[in-house]
Amino acid sequence: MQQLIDYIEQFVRLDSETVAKLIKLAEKETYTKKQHILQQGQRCNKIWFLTKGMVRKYYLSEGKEITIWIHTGNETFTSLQSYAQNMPAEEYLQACEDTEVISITRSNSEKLAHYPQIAAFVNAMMGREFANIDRHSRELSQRDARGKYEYLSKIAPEVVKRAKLGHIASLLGISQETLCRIRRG
Amino acid sequence: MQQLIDYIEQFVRLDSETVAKLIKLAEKETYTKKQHILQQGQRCNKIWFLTKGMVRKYYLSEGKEITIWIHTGNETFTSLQSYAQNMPAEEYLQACEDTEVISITRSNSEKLAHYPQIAAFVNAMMGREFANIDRHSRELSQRDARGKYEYLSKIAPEVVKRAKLGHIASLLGISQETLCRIRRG
DNA sequence: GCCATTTTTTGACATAGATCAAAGAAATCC
DNA sequence: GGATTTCTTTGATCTATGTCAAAAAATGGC
Repeated sequence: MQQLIDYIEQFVRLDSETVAKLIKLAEKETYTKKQHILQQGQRCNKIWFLTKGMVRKYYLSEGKEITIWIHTGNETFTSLQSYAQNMPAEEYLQACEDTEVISITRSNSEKLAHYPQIAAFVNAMMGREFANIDRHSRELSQRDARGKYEYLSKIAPEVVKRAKLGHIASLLGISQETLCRIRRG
Repeated sequence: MQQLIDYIEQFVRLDSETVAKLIKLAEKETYTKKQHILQQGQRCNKIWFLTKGMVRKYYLSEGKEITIWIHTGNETFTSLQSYAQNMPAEEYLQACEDTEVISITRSNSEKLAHYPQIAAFVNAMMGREFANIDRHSRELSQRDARGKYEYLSKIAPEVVKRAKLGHIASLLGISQETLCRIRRG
């Protein structure tokens, strides 16, 4: 839980009352390797914060898994489309290792939003996430296979270190054979 | 101005007081073809709503213009990174035709945010935009050249009709020769 | 510890799409 | 309205990367 508080305090200072409320409304969850945190078709009504392990976001396209992103630590994640617009999720969230997260439901999140520090944090965090997705998709769409891999290595070294080759290749939009050859040198 | 009000009312109902305030704090701007609305390096402190014309968002990479998106009507746009985090913009915003927009400065936007309908609108709109960017970058990264073009034709037919071939090709991340050949059939 | 399954590596081959160059069209400018 | 610049089209290569197939390595189950 301290990890989440530290993360939030990167953005805003928290007073003890707000911290107490947060602890009350957040829940710890654990998942084993390969377990799904969210399945396609479910309505996603939580935001998670990853404290340990690794989580992969992917969807199915013509039967094949397309990896969208891999989270490795101290990050929030959710199916934004589903959470924000209360629609069935298009993607899966799956633990790639034994994983621990802190979850906050939408209704608890709404309660917390009355605390101005939390509201400010959510705005700042969302703004940053938005900008990140924007930049990453831009960078990954412009570079060749090696450039994509180098970019990912720079911004997400843990992913490159811990995730499976096939998942990384899919995330980069290249074949795993090509990624293997890039790594060979 | 009515166009902006109609747009907002897709998301929330507005009462007459809120409308009056909005009209007071929003400004009309016009740009001629090729004129820049925002230059790289500037701090972007406005959100715009496009009422007429066409606006291209692009950045420079090794001296070459990379088109990020092209707006054709009844859409909001800004340099989100710059606006939200008060940083120098990485991208340019340029009118591709004679263009009319409605602008709202950050400070006026903050005043308007006290009106709950406006705050709700901004949240809903941001959520939708976020989900759109997310989906588009996913779709465009997975398809081959023809598939990318067909996807763009479906979601943004006006762009495909009115924008220059080279700009469309750049937006899709393909060469203009390839796009030309795709169009030929 | 051994067998089954999954993942990674390697090689051979095919091809979509990039690049280069030059001609043809269209837009823009006094 | 002719000249100049910009944009689009076409053709001829060239290359990065995908696909297929099969071996090697790693992982997991019991």
